[in-house]
Amino acid sequence: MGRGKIEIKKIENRTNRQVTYSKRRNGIFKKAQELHVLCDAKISIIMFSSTGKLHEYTSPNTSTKKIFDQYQRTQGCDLWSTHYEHMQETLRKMKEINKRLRNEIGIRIGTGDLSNMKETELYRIEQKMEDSVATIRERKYHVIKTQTDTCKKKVRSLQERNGRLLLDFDAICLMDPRYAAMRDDGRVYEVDPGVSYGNGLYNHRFYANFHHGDGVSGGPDLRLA
Amino acid sequence: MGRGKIEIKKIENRTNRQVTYSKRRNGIFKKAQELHVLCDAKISIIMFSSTGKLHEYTSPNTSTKKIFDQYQRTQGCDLWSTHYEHMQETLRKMKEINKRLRNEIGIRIGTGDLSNMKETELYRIEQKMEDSVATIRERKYHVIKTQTDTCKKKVRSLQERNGRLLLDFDAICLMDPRYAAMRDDGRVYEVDPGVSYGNGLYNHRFYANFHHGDGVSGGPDLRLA
DNA sequence: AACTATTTATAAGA
DNA sequence: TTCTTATAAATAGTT
Repeated sequence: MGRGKIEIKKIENRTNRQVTYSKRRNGIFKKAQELHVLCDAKISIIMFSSTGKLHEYTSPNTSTKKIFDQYQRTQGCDLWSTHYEHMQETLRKMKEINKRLRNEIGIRIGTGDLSNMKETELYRIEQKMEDSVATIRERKYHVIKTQTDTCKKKVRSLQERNGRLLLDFDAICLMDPRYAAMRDDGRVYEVDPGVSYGNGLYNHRFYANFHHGDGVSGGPDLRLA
Repeated sequence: MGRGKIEIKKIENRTNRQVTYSKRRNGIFKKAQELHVLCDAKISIIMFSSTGKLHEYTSPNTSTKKIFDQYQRTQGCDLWSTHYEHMQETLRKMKEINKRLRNEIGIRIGTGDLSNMKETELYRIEQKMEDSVATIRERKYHVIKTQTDTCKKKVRSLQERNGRLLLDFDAICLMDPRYAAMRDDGRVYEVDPGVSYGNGLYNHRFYANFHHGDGVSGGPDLRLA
């Protein structure tokens, strides 16, 4: 149909091909529309040109999606079940991982189910937790090191001053024993080791542990605070 | 085209309609195939007759699914996203939760990113961890309580015996002062408080903390061990 | 995009 | 359904 018969094979001339594509595409769409009216058919046509351009026809009162749904129902269903199944598998795995993570946290927080754990397991977990606390402490240590270094220097200088004052006091006592009573009650110039460190950065639980030790000599090791 | 021109409106005669549907359907499929060959187009045609019968054409080297995938990519995607939207939302939330859980664990284990945390946050986390450790300790305590109770009794009886022996020794010393030297070095009958408790159930880290306390008097409180 | 000679599709009949 | 065929419709090549 046309000025001359054409062989049905790829049109090599790009322009020509483009024109033919356009004409015949409209022809098909028109035929589809006629078929829809004449025979009450539901039709969906999707086509991509060689350049990837999309054109579609969908008969009135329906949609590509509806036709596709019906297509799947009519066939053995299954075009997006591949997608669907993969997604469900992913979801299932995700839930499983989630559950395990929650349990891990539960155990560590103490809300988890420890009831059916053996003492050795509890011991192991506690040790791990302690390791973790140690790690966090390590980090915290670096953060507060600068501040504590300053404090330490202050303490040292105060201690030195304290020592000098005590020497002076002893000298005074030698000269005038009336003051010896003040010297002996030990309250006057003694350095309180807690004051200089008590800046709120230390975990008070750490100090709580020390209540069991009766005589703490010197400040606590910061790396364990 | 035909013996007579027809008006494009629904064919009321069922048989006639069926015949026309069949003929024109083949016509469209033939045209589609020609268009595919001539212009290298990818085409998918799905049609349902008024009786619900399915017929389809798909150009060679592709499939209905492939064309549909491409259709969605080309359009703003969305045909089966209606099906998937809920699932994708669930998946997204799940991933988010997962990420948070992992982060929580990471922080607690020490592998997480603590670098951009403020000292106050680190302090808070450490405290939480300590709380958790305390909880776990509490559980462990109950597990080992029975064993330690036995040990405590043993210690008490030993201490009583020790006290009596010391009294006896003092009495001996009063009668025969030659033995006073032995009494003074304090090694002979003194109870070692660590021996009776050292059954391996205590976390050695706990003892490590006590190295800072110079004089530990009495055994450690088990609830903190 | 419009024209038109010609091919192709198909309505009606068998 | 399929074949036939007169005729409508589509379109290739041209402008």
